Amino acid sequence: MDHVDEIVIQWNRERPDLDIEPMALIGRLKRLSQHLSREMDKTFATHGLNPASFDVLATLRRTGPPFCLSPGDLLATMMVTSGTMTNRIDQLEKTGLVERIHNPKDGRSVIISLTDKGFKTIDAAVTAHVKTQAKLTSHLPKDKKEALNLLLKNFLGGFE
Amino acid sequence: MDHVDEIVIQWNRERPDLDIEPMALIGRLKRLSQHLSREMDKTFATHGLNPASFDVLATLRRTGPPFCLSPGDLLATMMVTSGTMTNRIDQLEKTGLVERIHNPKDGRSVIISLTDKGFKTIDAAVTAHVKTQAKLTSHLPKDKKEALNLLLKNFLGGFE
DNA sequence: TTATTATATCTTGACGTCAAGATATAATTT
DNA sequence: AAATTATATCTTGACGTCAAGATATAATAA
Repeated sequence: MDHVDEIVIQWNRERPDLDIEPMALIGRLKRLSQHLSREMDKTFATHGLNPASFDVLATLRRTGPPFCLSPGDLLATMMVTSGTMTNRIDQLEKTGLVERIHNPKDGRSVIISLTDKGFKTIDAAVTAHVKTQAKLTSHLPKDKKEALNLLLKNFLGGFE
Repeated sequence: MDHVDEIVIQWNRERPDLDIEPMALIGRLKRLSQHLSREMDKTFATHGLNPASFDVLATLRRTGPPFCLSPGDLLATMMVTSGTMTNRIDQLEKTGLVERIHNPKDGRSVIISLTDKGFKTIDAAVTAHVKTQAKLTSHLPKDKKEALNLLLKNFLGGFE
């Protein structure tokens, strides 16, 4: 009997005409996502980052050498708008974690490159982040984690 | 081979020391939540609402007659701060969907009450919302929906 | 009674995001 | 070559949220 069960009971009483099964599923998904994000954000903060900056740095880092991507490339992997991306890069450039390198072959485009400082920061942050995520999923036994992961992948497939 | 699989491959190459299984699970959860929210937001918008205002109205509506709750009560069911709640109520009051009723017995507290207009609005919106949610989960066969819901409930239990 | 602590709500200022459109350059068409 | 269309990034203004603290009232303690 969790928070969502309570909501289901209320809707069934007030609007018995509605099938709120999907609402329970989606509600739990969203609420869980919020809980997880809040915990993970704390880890980012201890490394001077927020979820936005972590995302950008991590994307550059996992790409491998030479740790460069265009704003457009970064956009493609994150679910944000171009304006948001510009803002994220501005902040990271201000703190010296990335730099913009102008492409001499194409005046429109730039390359975002991880600095040494950015590399060290994200490597430390991601190590801590993985630890946090392990702790957040430690309640679930291994087989349930696998089952959940598979179902989510299946579900997500319908959108991407 | 979805977006998250790609990320897993990259991290395994760049940081083989890390166990990124939890990252895959949490990443899919978050991404799925985002996709679902964006679709649902469209439904809210066609009724002149955003997710924030829908949440407040729906909470008041499903409580049943007389469709009243204090800001504190509303806070307890949503994962937001008191400042956010004040702002939400301000907007809803401005558009005439709820009204603040001052408690004569306790000068600190107020009661947020659904107006007739608010009632009609949320009843129409929630009907459409349920329809949208049904569509969003229609790809998944019934047994998978149930399995997923159970696993999420189990997972969520660790947080609430 | 007076002082203290608790409760309920609101205020302020900063931040990240978005939608829409601006700017500049490149590629294509005529 | 000139005009058009496409591409890549940035700018602007509005919005919802949060953290921290302010305000006002109520309950409790001294």
